[in-house]
Amino acid sequence: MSANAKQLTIGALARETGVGVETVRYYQRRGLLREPERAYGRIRRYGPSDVARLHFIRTAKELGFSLDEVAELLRLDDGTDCDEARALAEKKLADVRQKIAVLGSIEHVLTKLVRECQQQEGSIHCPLIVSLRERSAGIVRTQP
Amino acid sequence: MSANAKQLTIGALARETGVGVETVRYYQRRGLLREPERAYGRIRRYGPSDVARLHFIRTAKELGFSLDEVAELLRLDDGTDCDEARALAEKKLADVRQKIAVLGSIEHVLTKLVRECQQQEGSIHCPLIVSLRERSAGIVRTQP
DNA sequence: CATAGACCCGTACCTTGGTACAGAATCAAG
DNA sequence: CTTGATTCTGTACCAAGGTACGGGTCTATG
Repeated sequence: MSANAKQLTIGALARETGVGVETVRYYQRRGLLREPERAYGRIRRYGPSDVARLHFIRTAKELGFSLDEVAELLRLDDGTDCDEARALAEKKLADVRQKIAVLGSIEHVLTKLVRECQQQEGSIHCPLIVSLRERSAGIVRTQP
Repeated sequence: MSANAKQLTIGALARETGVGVETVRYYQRRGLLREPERAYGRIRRYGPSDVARLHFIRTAKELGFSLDEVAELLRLDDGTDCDEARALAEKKLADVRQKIAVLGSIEHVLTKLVRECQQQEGSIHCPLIVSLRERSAGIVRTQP
């Protein structure tokens, strides 16, 4: 492995980062990845910085950022815009906490329903379905 | 309020259950709601059972069931298929717990990132962006 | 140098969960 | 009976995030 080592093809890049080839091209169309120079021919060659950028995209997506938000983060990446990036992350953190809260009450309700279902073997009315039929199952409602 | 009381129009049904008129019709196309008999003319009239069914759909959706899964649940609704319904709910419960776990580590990472960002005022590299650039930010990876 | 496999580009299509609109019919109120 | 609000049917469209395909080129390998 020399210093200016691997120049990956799109397929190798995709394998390395666990996304599809078409997805890589899609990200290029979306402006999330640069169009790499084509060193030795008409085929795109990718370097370690592209691998890193794709990992960045994957990770940010897992953090719940949309592709547009990822693009925003990437735009902040050139400068010292730590403040802006932090604001974005804080907004996202609030989102994540809200999601956790909602999922927590969902979990609670589902657990209760499953437990009731287990106890009531052979009954005529399934408590799960009866419960769902009621107005609200006790979930934190969020206005859309 | 008499026994065979309100026969709602689609608009009233939609208002009662907090969904759009178009959404009600969409659910009919999807087979989630029956096409009601049209008692007094060419206009659909809905009864309390339709209201209940729409509430069921809304609630199940909030529990994280997709419309296809809701349809499944509704198909189980005629019989004593409590076991099958419970299995569905258990599967969904596992999903929800997985999501909570992932979001929990996401929250952890984001919290850490925001904290670091705050401390490091005026630095050249934003720790948030640097962290995201790394292979994984410590998130529970799930295979797709 | 032949050839299989990877890559290129452009475009079309997919899923999920709806939303929008046009133009006609119907209903409720005055 | 007229008017305005709903409802009707059918079709088209939206966002997000890709996935698939056809037909042509390139490149690596024996």
